[in-house]
Amino acid sequence: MNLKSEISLIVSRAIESAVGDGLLADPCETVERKVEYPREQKFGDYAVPFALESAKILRKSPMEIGGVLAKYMEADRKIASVDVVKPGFINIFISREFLFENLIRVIRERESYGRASREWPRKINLEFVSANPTGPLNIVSARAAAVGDTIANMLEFAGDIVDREFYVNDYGNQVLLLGKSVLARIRELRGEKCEFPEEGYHGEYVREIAAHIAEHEAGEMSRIGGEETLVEFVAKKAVEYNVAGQKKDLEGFNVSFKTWFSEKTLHEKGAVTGMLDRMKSSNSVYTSEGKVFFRSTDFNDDKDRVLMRDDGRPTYFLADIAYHQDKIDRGYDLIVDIWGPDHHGHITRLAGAMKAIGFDEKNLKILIAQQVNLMMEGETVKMSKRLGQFSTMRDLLEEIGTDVARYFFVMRSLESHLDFDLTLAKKESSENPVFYLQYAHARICSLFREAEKRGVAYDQERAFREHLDNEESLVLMKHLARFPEEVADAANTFEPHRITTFLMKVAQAFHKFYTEHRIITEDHERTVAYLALSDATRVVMSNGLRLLGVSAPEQM
RNA sequence: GCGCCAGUAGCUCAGUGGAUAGAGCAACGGCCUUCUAAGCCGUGGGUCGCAGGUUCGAUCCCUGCCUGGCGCGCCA
Repeated sequence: MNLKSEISLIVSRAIESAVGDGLLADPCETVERKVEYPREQKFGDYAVPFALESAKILRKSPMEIGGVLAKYMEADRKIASVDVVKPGFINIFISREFLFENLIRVIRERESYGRASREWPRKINLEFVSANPTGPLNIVSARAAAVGDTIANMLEFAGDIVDREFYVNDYGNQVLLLGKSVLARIRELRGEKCEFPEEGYHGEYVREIAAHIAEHEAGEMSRIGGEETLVEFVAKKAVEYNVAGQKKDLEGFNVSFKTWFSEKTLHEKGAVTGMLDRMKSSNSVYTSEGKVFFRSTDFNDDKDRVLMRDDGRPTYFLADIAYHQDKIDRGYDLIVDIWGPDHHGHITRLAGAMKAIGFDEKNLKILIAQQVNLMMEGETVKMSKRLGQFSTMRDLLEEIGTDVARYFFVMRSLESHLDFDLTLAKKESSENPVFYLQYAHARICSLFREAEKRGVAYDQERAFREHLDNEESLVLMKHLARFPEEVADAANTFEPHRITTFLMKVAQAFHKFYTEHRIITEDHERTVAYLALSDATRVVMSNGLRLLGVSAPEQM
C-alpha cells in the first residue's frame, strides 16, 4: 500500500477510535477521507481536509475535530507530528524513521519499487492509435501512441493486466479508394494511360506503395482477371504494406501492440450482421426508408444514427459496436479507447449503443487525445509534405528522436491541445526538459563510477540515518516515498502527465541536494549514506522514465 | 446553429472547493582549483477570459456571455 493510502487509513482509524471513545459523532461515510498535498512545504507533508468538510455534520468546529483526531493519528510511527491550523487543516509530518526505512526499501526493490499488486487485477483492453491503414502515421497518432503506451505502462505498474490493441480499419470505402489510387499509380509507372480516381489518395507515399507492389506482385497481378478483383488485391497488398510500415514506426517509438485487430474479420465472420440482430431486439432500433436506425437520441445524441444503409451495407458505427462486443466477449473488465479529436462526436452514440445492449457504461472509458500543433520559432508549422515540411510520425522521430518525442507528447494533459515546440525539442541543451531528467540519472551513475574508482565500499546497510538529517536529503526522501502513490493516482485518472511533473520535482530535489552536499568524502559513513540516497533517486528516476518509455542514460 | 476541448506570468503549460496560485522556457544578476555547470541560487513578472450565482470560503462547481481550436457524413 502506498503512503497516501496509509495516511487515509490512519485518518479513518482515528475517526473510528474517536467515535468509539465518544469524542465525535459518527460521520459514517458522508465525508470522504481525502488526503492532499499542502500548498506549502512548511504546512507539512500531507493535509487532511476532513475536519473542515465534516464540521457541519458533526456539529463541531473544524479546529475541535482536528484536535481530537490529531491525538489518535500521532500514535502511528509513520507520523512524526500532526498540526491543526487556522481554518481547520490537519497537517501531517512524516517521520524521519519512516522516510529512511523507505529509502532502504527503494534500494532493495529496485525495478519493482512503486509497483503495486492487486488481489483482483482488472483485465483491461486499451485500444489506441488505430489509424486508418491508408498511409503513414501522422503526428496525432504519435501523440496517441506515446500517451496510450504510457497509460498502459502505468496501469500495469499499478497492478492491472493490460492488452494493447490496434484496430485496423481494413474494410470499406477508404480501403477500396486506396486500392484504386495505388493501382492507378502502378499503371502510371508502367506508362499505361489511366485516370486517377476522384477523391483518391494523392500523397507521394502512394507512389512508393505502387512501386513496391509493382515490383513484388507483378506476377500475381497478371494472373488476376477483372478490374474489381484486381482493385481488391491491390488494396489488400497496400493495406499490408501500410500496416507493416505503421508497425515498424511504432516499434521504433517503443510501442508494441499485442493485437492488431482486423475490422474485416468482423465482417467475414458475420459479427457485424449478428450485432444488427442483437440491436434489433433491444428496442432502440427502428427501420425507416429501408435503413436501420439506432435511436441514439434516447441516449443524449442529437440525432439517430444509421446502422444499416438501404443498400444493405453496414455502417462503420455498427461495425464499431460489434468490435466492442468482441472485446467484451474476450473477457475484459474495462475497455479503454483513445480516439483522435475528430471522433469525439462518436462517444455519445457508442456509449449509448453499449448501454442498449446491456453493457455497464462505467466499464467503457473513452479518452480523446486532442490535436497537436507543431510550432517552430514561435510559428505554427503547416504540416504539408509538399512544402517540404514533415507531417509524419517518422519524420518527427528522425528529427528529434524517440526520447524527446515521447516526453513532449506526454508532458501535457491529454485533453489539452498541444503546441509542440520543435525549436525547443530539437535543442540538446538544458532548455530541453527531457535532458534535465536524464541528466539527474546520468549524474548519479557518474557518482557511482567515481566512487568505484576511489574504492568506496558501498553497502546500503551501513548507510546511517543521522547523515540524512538535513533539509535537502529529507525533501528528496519525501519525494521518493511519493512515487508509488503518484503512479497509482496517474493510473487511476489516466493522466500520464503527472509522471513527468513528478519526475521534474525529483530531479530538482536531487540537483539541489547534489549542489549543497559533497557526496564522496573522507567521511565513509556519510559517503555511504549519501550514495544510498543517490542510488534510491536513481531507481525512482529510472522506474519513472521507464513508464514514459524514455531512456535513462548512464552518461551524457 | 449544435457539440467537444481550451482560455492561469512575455511564451508553453501544471495546479486545487479552502492557507501567500506554481513549473519550464524567455529576461536580468550571482555561483565551477574538488563527485558531470545539460547544474544550483536569486530578481522581476498574474484583476487565474468577462459577468452573475451556489458556499463560511470559488481560479476550481453552476448559468450566461466573449475569444481560439476542432468536430458536426448513411467515410473510416
